[in-house]
Amino acid sequence: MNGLDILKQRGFIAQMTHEEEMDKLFTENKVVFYTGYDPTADSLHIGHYVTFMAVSWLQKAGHIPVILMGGGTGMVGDPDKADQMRPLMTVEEIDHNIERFKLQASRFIDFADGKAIMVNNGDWLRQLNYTQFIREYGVHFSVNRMLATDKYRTKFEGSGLNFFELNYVVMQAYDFLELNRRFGCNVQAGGSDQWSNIVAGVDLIRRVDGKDAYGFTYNLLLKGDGEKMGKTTGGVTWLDANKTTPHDFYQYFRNVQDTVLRQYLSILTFLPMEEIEELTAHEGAELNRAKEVLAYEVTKIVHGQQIADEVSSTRIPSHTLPKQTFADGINILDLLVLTGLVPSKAEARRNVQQGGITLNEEKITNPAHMVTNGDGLIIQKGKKTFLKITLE
RNA sequence: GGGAGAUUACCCAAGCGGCCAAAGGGGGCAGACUGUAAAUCUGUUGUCAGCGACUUCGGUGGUUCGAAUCCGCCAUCUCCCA
Repeated sequence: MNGLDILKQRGFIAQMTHEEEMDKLFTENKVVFYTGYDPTADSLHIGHYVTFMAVSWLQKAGHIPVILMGGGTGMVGDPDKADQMRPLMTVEEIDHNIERFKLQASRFIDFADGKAIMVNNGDWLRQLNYTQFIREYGVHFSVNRMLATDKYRTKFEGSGLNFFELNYVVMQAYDFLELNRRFGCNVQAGGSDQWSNIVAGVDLIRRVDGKDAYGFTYNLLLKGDGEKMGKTTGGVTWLDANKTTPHDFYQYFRNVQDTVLRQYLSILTFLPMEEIEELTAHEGAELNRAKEVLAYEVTKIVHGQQIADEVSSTRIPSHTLPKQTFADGINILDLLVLTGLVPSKAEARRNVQQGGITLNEEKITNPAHMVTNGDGLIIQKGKKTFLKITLE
């Protein structure tokens, strides 16, 4: 099996530009391929993680990944939101986010001995000469075709599309050309929303340099209802421990819906497919075992084995408070806010009144309740959120 | 360049001088049921010292006993004409 076959088997791949040629390419060659990351936040999230897993599989198969940081494309922003323009980030923000990304990426991908390459497209995009660029490359882009793509059409027909945004695809296509020239990179991979950008790059390389280039896209992780997962609905699951604690991270995967379990296991873990089949062969409550495995494996990859062991062995994370907090007793509402279990006292009051708060397994419904002994106290909010207080 | 319209809480979206902390939906949180699942039903969803107070309806300055609702200016966006 070549690297590409592994990705196919595990369900990573959504679309491919030239399936037969790519099969041949990955079987016979050491392929240089790339995936780009726009620095839109200061941490990577689960969506990025999927691409890193794919990169990792291909790297293990002997191919060379190029990790492209979007220091240049981030200046423009992919117009993926149909209704509004993405707020522009300052150069400082972009560069700061890139630094954070780099750190996280190096946890998944082996950059030793030239086994992977990291570049920043700001290095070439930010200093392009406008008129020269337009003369050489602008002629190869058909606006008609751009407007035929989903993302541009909805903006064009709806909320409006300006020239600035229209340039995003041009920049990304040029990136591919640049990487092809620099490193002989001839395959681009990206999220399925990147399809049109990838195809544009493949075309550009063929037109300008007359070389073959290919591309494929990754399937997006689904929530149980088939909805796209990630930033849009609910909270984002971040890879940075400061933004999503390892405990929450573990619990997130421990609680996934049955329907996505198989997809998650094959895409988010390195477990052999036979093992995954075995784990998901069960029904009903039996599946909980598979969810534990999923949560443990993913946490191990992202946060390391030691942390995975810690967070998987208890549902109760601890929270340290100074001794004097309880010296004169503390109101239950204040305590809930203090521990960060709820964002405001009003929210705390609601939780108490609705019977959602338990202290050492005793339900508290009086908002005026005073807590005098905090050491070892176990607070439960709702069914799943626990916290153990330790004093210092 | 000229004309018309929009801007509401996490998101979408009603409201068009007092009964508006602001309908409805989504999302979130909690309760019941469950398998730490899904679906369903119920409650809740600005903040603070709980029947009261305070801060919200793009920004700012007015009119009024009283404004999210009227007027002026500014910003951003959309549409139509050139």
